[in-house]
Amino acid sequence: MFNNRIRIKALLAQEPQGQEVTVMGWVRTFRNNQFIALNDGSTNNNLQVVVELGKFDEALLKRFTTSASLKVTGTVVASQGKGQTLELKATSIEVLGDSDAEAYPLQPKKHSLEFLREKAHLRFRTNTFGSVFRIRHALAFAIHQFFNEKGFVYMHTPVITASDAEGAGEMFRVTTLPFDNPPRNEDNSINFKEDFFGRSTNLTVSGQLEGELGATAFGDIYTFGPTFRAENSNTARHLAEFWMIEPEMAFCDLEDNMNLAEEFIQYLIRYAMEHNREDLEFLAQRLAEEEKALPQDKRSEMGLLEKLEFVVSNKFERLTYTEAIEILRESNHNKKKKFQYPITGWGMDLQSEHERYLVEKHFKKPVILTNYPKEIKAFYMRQNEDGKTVAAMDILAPGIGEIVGGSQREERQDRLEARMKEMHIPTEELWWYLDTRRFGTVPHAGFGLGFERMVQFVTGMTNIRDVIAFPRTPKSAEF
RNA sequence: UCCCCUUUAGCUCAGUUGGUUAGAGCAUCUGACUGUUAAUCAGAGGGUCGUUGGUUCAAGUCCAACAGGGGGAGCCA
Repeated sequence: MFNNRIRIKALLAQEPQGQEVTVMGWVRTFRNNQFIALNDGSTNNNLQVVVELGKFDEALLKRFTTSASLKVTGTVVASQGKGQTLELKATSIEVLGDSDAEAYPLQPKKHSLEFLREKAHLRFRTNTFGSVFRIRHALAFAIHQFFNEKGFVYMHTPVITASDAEGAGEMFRVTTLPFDNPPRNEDNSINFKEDFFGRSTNLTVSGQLEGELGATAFGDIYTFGPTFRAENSNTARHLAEFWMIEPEMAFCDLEDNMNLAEEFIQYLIRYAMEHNREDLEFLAQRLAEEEKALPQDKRSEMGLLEKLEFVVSNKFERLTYTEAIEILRESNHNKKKKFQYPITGWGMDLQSEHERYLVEKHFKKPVILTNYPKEIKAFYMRQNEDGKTVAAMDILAPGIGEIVGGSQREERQDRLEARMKEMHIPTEELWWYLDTRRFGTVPHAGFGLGFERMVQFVTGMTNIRDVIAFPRTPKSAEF
């Protein structure tokens, strides 16, 4: 057996009593021809391996370059140095893989996030990305734990879909037809009957419609999978491929929906605070140092840990779209004409500057906005009795904006079909969706949470490309 | 897709009103030192100044187009 190693995180938690252990990892630095800082990805903390003078061949020492991989066996002793409590006095060191220091792109020094983005295949070996991706893992795990504890069924909705009627965004086409000479109909349009699925297909933009089918059988379901949008979005909070969590609950109204979303977000943050304390502390410090370079008015009022603590211990602010418009209209910010888009009145779509004002200036906490005008929302949202609004809710988070979008669904078949016709949604194509309303329809609701935006919020990373391993954005799909 | 900023050594940057051989710190390499903590000290190598075109006696520096990167907006999660 090759792997008899102990992980460095576990080793660092032990008492040094001269025990013999084997560790494997990558060299971060080699100081003074005597001290190897070894990292194995289990924690940002390195193990100090002591190479006693004269005990090892000079030629071997030359191979302890940055990111060379080592297998080290030795005895665990209390450290004489100041930076660590224990260290490993090496008795044998094997170089598993050499690393040419002149060619290896990551140097033992600070690198910009932009540079590391171009080295996305190696950036996990840095402290920042080590912390970010360990937290990403923890959050993914916590999502399943949360819903499992609540009795939800994890549902795998299809990645390839035939419906293009959801209206959530531009889609990526999936086809096996030859693009230089596709089969044509008589009117010269492309004949998708000859395509692989016998029809036009796309990558999914949302699992919601299928999720509703699950909810109206299991009661409560959630999806957690990749989602694709072919929008030409070039921002720090959009990806062409991202992961989304979409719970869908039968026997549930808008308020139940909001309660679940709020509890869910707080659960995830609390989970990371309990299980990833070290990584969060590292990222908090990184963020604090980064903000020192910013002018006073651009710095956050709270540190990362303070912010997370605040969000888990305070209720989210809930208000209706109508109330939000009133607050914005009466704000000094609006009266002094400081909004690029002035508040023209009820019915307008809120711009991100308006959302940011509500969240970051007015309430200074996450905000749940409800009951938007039906004109600016999707066809499946439940129409309110006022005839003007729908039972929608968006959760806005400081720093990243919309993190959750959800609604109570329109369960009344006549109302739903009428709305679909108004919005030119083809009812024939969605016959299977409408069947849920024909056969035992129930009040139900759900929401979508952008996983990467959640990871951004917890880690404090300002660019979404730094919280997914291999970001897919317009004109960019390296690796 | 639109607006703004940016591109000089492996990385982060400086480079004056256009003017001789384009600099620094870190990294790398060589040597010294040996309980170091981003070790330290000494020395060395390393550049098609994003690309193309233009203005000029002369362009890293001025102008244009294109490309890459960043910030903001729209679309949204």
